[in-house]
Amino acid sequence: MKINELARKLGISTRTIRFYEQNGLLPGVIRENNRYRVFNDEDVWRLQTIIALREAGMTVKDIREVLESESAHHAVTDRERLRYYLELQQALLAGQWLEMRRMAETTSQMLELLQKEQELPLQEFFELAQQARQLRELRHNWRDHWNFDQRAEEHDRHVHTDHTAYPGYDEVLTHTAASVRAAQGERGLDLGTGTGNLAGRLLAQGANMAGIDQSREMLKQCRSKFPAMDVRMGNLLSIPYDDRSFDFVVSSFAFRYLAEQELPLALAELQRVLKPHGRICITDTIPENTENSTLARLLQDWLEQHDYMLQRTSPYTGVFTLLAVPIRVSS
DNA sequence: GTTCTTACA
DNA sequence: TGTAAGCA
Repeated sequence: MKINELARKLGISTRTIRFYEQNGLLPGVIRENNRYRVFNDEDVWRLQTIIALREAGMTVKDIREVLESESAHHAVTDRERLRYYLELQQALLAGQWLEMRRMAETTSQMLELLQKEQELPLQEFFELAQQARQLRELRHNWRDHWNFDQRAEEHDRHVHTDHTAYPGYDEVLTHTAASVRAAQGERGLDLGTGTGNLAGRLLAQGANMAGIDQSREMLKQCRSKFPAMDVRMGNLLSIPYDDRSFDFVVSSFAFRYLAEQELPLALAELQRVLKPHGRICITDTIPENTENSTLARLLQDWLEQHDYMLQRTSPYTGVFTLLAVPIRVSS
């Protein structure tokens, strides 16, 4: 098949096909004597894959990486690799989606200012822009954390042996799940679910569980342990779920990794995916030393300021569980 | 007439 | 990625 016919069939331009070839997405295209390209079924298949991934918003560079490693491996790993890249893409888009939304909001705020101020509110514009920029930076910088965890296979052993990082692990999780009191069919989200140990307990209570984690290996382990769970790649600053999706959100041993400036953003994200009267249950360590204890306090303050009623318990030495239930405001 | 490469937008 | 030029 020559290039024109192929382009017509796939609904793309010949230029695009040549461009893909030039960028290494179509290796080994055969030439006729007159130097015309001839495409075989394999090429067609690859091109269809490329078009699909482009439609998902993947860059040509990313697609090349997906496809390159593909031919070298077997069918199972191909599937996994594809899945991994698509999940990465999903997480990326979740962040961009939030960014777009924030831009729309900023625009509205600027219009409002313009409406009600006498003079041009240039100073206010500038301040708005500064805030927006900081948010973007925070989200953006997170990307560097991705893929850091190659030790997921040992994770479940690790939580039982490292008593400093995970004091009283099983008891703590059981206590957390008990505090939540999931009702049959409720929809819950576990932030930083790891291998799903907390989510699994809530699953057992009859809840419909979803979870996010940054580590692909964790996701893999979690899926094999709890096939019923909906697990996605993501982080606390851009959660890849729709607004008001969950009756409750839980998290264990995850918030401690947040920097102080990140906490408000993470909580705003949490609140976004939570239903209006949803509850929150966060379990974590409180190191007595300065840094993270302020994090715990900030967490509590934020929740109180946002009309949650708090119940704080300590299921184990050095661990706290915060159950936050919204105070119903009659309107 | 079709495709190719190269250059520019 | 579109468009155009100059070739084979």
